[in-house]
Amino acid sequence: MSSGSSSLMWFRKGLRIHDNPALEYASKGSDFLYPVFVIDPHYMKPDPDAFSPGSSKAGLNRIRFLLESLSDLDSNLKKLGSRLLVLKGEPSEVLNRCLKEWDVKRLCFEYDTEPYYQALDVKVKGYASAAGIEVFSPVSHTLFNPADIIRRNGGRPPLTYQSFVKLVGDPSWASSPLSITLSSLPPIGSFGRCEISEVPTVEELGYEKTQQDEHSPFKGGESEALKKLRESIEKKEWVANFEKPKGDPSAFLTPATTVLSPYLKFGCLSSRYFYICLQDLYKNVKSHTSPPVSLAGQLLWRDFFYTVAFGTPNFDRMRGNKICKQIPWNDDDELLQAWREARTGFPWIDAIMIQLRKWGWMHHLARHSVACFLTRGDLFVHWEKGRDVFERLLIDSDWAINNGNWLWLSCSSFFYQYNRIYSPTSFGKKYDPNGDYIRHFLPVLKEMPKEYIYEPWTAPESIQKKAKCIIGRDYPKPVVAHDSASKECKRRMAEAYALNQKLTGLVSEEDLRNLRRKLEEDEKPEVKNKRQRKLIG
DNA sequence: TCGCAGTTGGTGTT
DNA sequence: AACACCAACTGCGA
Repeated sequence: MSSGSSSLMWFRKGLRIHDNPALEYASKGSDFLYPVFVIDPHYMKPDPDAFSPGSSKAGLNRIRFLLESLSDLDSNLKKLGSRLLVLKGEPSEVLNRCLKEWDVKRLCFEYDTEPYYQALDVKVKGYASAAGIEVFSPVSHTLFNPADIIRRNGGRPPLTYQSFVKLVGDPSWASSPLSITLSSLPPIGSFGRCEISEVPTVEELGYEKTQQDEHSPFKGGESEALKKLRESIEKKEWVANFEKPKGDPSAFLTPATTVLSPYLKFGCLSSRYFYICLQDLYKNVKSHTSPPVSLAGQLLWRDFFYTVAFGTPNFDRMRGNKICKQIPWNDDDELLQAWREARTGFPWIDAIMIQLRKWGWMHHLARHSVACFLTRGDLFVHWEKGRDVFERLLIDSDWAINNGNWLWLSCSSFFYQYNRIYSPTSFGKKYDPNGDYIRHFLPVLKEMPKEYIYEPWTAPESIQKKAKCIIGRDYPKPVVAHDSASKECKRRMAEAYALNQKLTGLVSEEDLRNLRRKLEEDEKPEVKNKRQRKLIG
């Protein structure tokens, strides 16, 4: 036990030194400071049954990104005369033990709106206050405090971006400078009986070196985040003229966006600091784009989804989710797996799914393409299934934003124009007529002439032979015929919307079953056959 | 009740 | 590149 007063800084997200009010408060007026990260085996230990290398919750790319972020945090803490203390176990148990053992007087951690942390934090705060420990848990992950916004909107979250923007105005902290640097931190006290370790490597967590052939080109950590931020901000014209929907989803050597999302997800980069940098830049240019399409607009989108997610019970499900249209999605594991394993037979779709697996990141519009294809566009598979795959494989997967976007793309909420379907062939062609993106991520199609690379099943046999890629043998035939599949999807969406309107959203399991049967009966036999033959040309 | 707006569709024309 | 047209949804505010 240490003499003198001790504070414990509990890192979860917010893996940074800059703009970290919890860390700043923890370091003030304390004789000892314990900076802690708890590795929860449920999140980190290898799961051999998962469909990709990684734990039961996270793909290896994100685990690696997290470990890199922790190492960087450790070295940044060391520059301030401290270090990161890594502990293992169920977080609330580990924390309770540390609080006792180190006689902690003050516990600090960034507030988190996700259901997982909401539940965990209730436990931890309960213990701390019973023991008379001061708890400081500021909101610093987002620009605004979602709870404030919801309160100011009469207890309900705003459900459109425009109404959100109108409501929030400028962030309250923007007029006073953020605390970007710390000069030093109090020393660490004695560990007592608590078992402390260094930041582990992926191998130390039990992962084989050979488990992944190509891994994400994006390296975790605050230092990398700030470097990337500076590189983006230096391109003044590019930032000022940024229009999200105009980006090129097929650009991979130089992505069309900042790729700061994974750093925002783990809090390696403060969204508030990013926002201030953008405002500074905007002040110094002749003209600049505006929300929703501007870069600052992207940060507002992030806050928008955080706010709606926080204020909507069962946000991550269809059932019991008041803002989610009830739609009789298919339960087709075969189609889901084809999508997940990049075997749909649509090169544009499959290349994106390979990039997801290898890089843990792809362009926003590429995500739109594959999400639309899986759900309302072609396969009519439940958005929750696609959400699970993204949640596991994306290095930037963020609970509120990922669920929000799946609700959006599946036309379950926020966006309702289900007639607008991304073509799994022409959408990509428009940006990359030569198919370089496909050639890179699907080398099996490397030699396919550009006339056929988006629809290789239409290539004559002689061309397939010459390209050393026989469709049906070296690369799959398409799992659906897009024309008939998308027509059928539209028909189902129309019926489902009509039912939701008729029952004013109160659609029961039974209503959905009945609709499923009706849709089955009404389906024109020729469409059905074509669809079920799973394929063609 | 009506008209309008909504970050990012597809296709065809100029 | 910019526009019209297609076919047409919802939520919101007047």
